[in-house]
Amino acid sequence: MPVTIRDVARQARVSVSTVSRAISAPDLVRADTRERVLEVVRGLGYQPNPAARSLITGRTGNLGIVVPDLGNPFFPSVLLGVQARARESGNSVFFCDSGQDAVTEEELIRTMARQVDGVVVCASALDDETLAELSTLTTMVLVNRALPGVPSVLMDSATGMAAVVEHLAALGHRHCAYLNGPVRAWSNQFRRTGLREAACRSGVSLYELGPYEPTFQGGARGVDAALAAGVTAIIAYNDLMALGVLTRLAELAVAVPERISVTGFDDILYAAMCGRPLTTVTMPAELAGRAAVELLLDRLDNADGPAESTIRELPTTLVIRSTTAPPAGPARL
Amino acid sequence: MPVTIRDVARQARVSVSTVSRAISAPDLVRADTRERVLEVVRGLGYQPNPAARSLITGRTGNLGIVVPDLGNPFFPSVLLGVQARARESGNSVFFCDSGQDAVTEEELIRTMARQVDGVVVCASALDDETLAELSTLTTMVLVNRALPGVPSVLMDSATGMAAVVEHLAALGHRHCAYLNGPVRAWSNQFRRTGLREAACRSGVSLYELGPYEPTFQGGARGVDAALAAGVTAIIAYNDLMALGVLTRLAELAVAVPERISVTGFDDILYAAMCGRPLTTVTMPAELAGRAAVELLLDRLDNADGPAESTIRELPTTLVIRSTTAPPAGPARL
DNA sequence: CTGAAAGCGCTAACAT
DNA sequence: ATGTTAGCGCTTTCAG
Repeated sequence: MPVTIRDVARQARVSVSTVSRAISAPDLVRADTRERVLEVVRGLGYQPNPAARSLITGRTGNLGIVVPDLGNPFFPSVLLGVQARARESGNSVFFCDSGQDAVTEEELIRTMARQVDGVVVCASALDDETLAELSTLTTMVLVNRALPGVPSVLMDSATGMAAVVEHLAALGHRHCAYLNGPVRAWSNQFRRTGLREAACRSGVSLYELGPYEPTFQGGARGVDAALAAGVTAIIAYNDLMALGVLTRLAELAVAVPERISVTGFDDILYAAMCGRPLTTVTMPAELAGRAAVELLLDRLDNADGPAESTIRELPTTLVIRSTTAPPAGPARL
Repeated sequence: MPVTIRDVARQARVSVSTVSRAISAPDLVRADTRERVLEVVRGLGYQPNPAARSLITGRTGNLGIVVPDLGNPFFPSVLLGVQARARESGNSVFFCDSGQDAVTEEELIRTMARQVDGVVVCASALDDETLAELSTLTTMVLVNRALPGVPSVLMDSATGMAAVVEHLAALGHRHCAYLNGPVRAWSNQFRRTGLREAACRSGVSLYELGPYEPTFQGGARGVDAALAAGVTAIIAYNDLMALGVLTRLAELAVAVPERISVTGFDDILYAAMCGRPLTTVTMPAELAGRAAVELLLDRLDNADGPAESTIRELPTTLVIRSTTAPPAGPARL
């Protein structure tokens, strides 16, 4: 039987409204009264019932985050950032993993919408229309996805990919394969754009393969096609795939980076920890999480504000490690 | 302005209680009335306000999970299991990362306690006393930690560690180092117990080093001490540390497994994905998450039940991969 | 500066 | 089988 505001009021010999004020609007209460009340609050270990509070204020004090795959270390990092910023602002956070499935994702967002003040949707698999509709249900912020009218945090992956291509071109590569991630994913489209333009500019011919699952398995699967295309470098959609590529290449006894170069994207922790540290692009995942919550809180505070489509773009940077080197000889023998 | 139960009642020409029943106790309402109500519910897109419902039922429909480090892939896996089982039972889940800090952990649990029906605490850094006190605040289930009166899900790490030692002993190793994780952690104590007993039985001398942070860095840090001790095998507290060991060893140009064997614990995804796949012990993380929720739901359903200390013990298995081999020669030269 | 009172949206007795 | 009503614990006018 938890202690209620009435218990506090009785023991402090004031009315419940005074207790309420002492807690949520301290300057509306005379200093000594306030002290007396807070004393009792501490003594009894009173904590307001969030449900009751939420019922009247309309705010839950909860935020939600939906990610496609917690198994990809990129997303736990985003979660970390979200939690950090949420806690600073006195919010709790719900999480959901959609398993990269659009139907599940929609369902999860609908369910969350009722219980949170706002939700951060990462790398959504939903089409613009559905997403737009869902965004009317609750305050929404997108990560790695853009949609008119919905604030979003973008990581500049086009530039990151361009850096990859330029790096490869500078090393002398002329024939590169790109292992596509989910084609419908905003991230993939954007990465591909950066890729194509840079390839064009630097005279690199690009072999687009896939789409593949953005996982270790997916990467492994793409290797044979890439090899068949006779490229000297494989550009993976993300690190997980790149790791799969590396493993498959090792099985086939293809030397990296001597015979073939490999690049990833995201810079997950394990990219650096693996036998052969991966050349990849750093994504500020945790920062993105924080930024997303920031945007959410902004929206929440001035709900009446214009529905301007705020976009926070975060920079990415190429990290050159051990999986890229000049090609062994002419691209095609 | 979300639609309320009254809107539904009005439009369906029934009282609010009928609507309430049609939703939460359908068999108390005549079929045709129920249909009419549910029709309107769908039409209006009505969803009950969870706060209002919770205020009266005393149940929030939320569960919480506290983990020490989301950056360790073991925990996202647990989260996945928790979410899956929670969703099946119509619950949502809050998460928190304590950053391996006891003070933060306590604070987080206290905060959560107000908003959830129960909480899963993983690998707690708290002492028994504090934990026992917190367990009175809300229904609690522990993962990888035992405490009288609190149900817990344990992974049989003692046996797992014993298997590691036996494997090493069978290969001919006689001098092994153990890189301790956090000494106060239940997991570490248990792993160490299994280790010692098995070492004793199989005539292996054990050099206990540390404690170290249970991270990549921590593992790297332990290598030099292990080398100085002249061992032929390094047993790390977990995979993250083992990965650190591998990397540091590579820097020092010490061949694995030729000159030294290395083992991890947890079998995180990356253990298998790394250049040299790690010999480790598989922990059923996702299963543990599910089991924890299961226990939580049990407790929630018969709250009056005896406070028996239910323990679900999950098996672990040794996975032999490429980082263990017979020692090169006599242990000490 | 403080108190009284009216609900927030819903469920659960209690009537009918 | 359905309706009426009294709150759950809190915030917030509105008076004083």
